[in-house]
Amino acid sequence: MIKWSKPKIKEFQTTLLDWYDSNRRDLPWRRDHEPYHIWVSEIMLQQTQVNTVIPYYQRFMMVFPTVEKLANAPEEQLLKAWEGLGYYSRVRNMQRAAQQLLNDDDGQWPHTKAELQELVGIGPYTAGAIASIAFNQPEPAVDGNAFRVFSQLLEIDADITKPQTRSLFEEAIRKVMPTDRPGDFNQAIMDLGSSYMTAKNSDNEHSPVRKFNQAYLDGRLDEFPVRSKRLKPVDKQYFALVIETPSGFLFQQRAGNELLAKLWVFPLVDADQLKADQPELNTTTIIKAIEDQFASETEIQTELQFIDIPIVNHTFTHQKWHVTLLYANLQKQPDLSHFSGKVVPVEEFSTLAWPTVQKKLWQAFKKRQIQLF
DNA sequence: GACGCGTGGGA
DNA sequence: TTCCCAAGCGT
Repeated sequence: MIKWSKPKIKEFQTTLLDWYDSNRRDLPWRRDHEPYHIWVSEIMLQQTQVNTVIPYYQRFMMVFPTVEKLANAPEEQLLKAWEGLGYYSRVRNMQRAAQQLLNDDDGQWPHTKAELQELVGIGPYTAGAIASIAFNQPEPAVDGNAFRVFSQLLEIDADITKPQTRSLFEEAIRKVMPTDRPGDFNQAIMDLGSSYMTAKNSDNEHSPVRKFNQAYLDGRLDEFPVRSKRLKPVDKQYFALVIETPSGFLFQQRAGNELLAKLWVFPLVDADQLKADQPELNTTTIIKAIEDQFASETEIQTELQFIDIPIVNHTFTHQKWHVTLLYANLQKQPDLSHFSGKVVPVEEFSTLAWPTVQKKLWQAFKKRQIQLF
């Protein structure tokens, strides 16, 4: 697979690391090699851009400065710290891993990639990153950058979305990695992948490793990396029930096994489900059906009204939600003993972890309130 | 091995 | 708007 000579490999290492030494980005998690710092940053950086992560990382370290603080934090505080970052299971897994570390390993970090990968939430990439950066182990850390950079340098045409392709890249990278500075090497590849060798608008003409880049030399950059197309998000229709009572608005917590697990949203009614169960429903009878369904689940009687604002759209990786707002203002405090959620006054909204779609729903509702004046 | 899991940015 | 992408992992 690798046809590079030993001198060429050595020259590549020197070129890359010299460039890195004078051009490395000054990032908050690069101030030291504390495994806790590396770990938190790597989890946050999964499928998330550096500029997005920086403020989250800084806040997180203020609130959870140690593994112990993280392990013992209440879940709502965890989710609040992660609010807006997405892929919320990451932070819940991180707390489980912190507890694993304290209970099973007496708080001592394992140094090997294999042992690191036993911690929940740490996969082959993150284990390689921690092992190489924090513990100086000569392990590849193959993320999207490494896939892009090495697929171009070596013209590797394996589909990077296939799980089996990872080992192919790891073997190639092991052969060009220096044993003395593996952490810097891996980070240099990432900096390269976010500067000269980006996915879009790349600038390979000025790349420090352009003469090692076979795809560039062959004019075949657009052919690498090879990846199969992802599926289109599935359309889903919902009604969001904005129910105002004398003591606040009704909220429900998402179940632990579903999208947006453990986050707080307005009560949602699955419109597709409703249509499937009662195909005779039309626009004038649907509100009554929703009122009935809500009453049967919560014993709360409501008189809902459509809100005359556009439907709120929100796209996730694999679902596209189309949400219609319905509003009810209950003058009398309802019996909440059969309601699974809770009532929250506006002043306390900031204590709840909201997903972005809930922020959009609230904004849309507020905008409508203003229009009434 | 395929799928579920968020969000924001850029073309 | 729509599409693709960005420091992936668990099941």
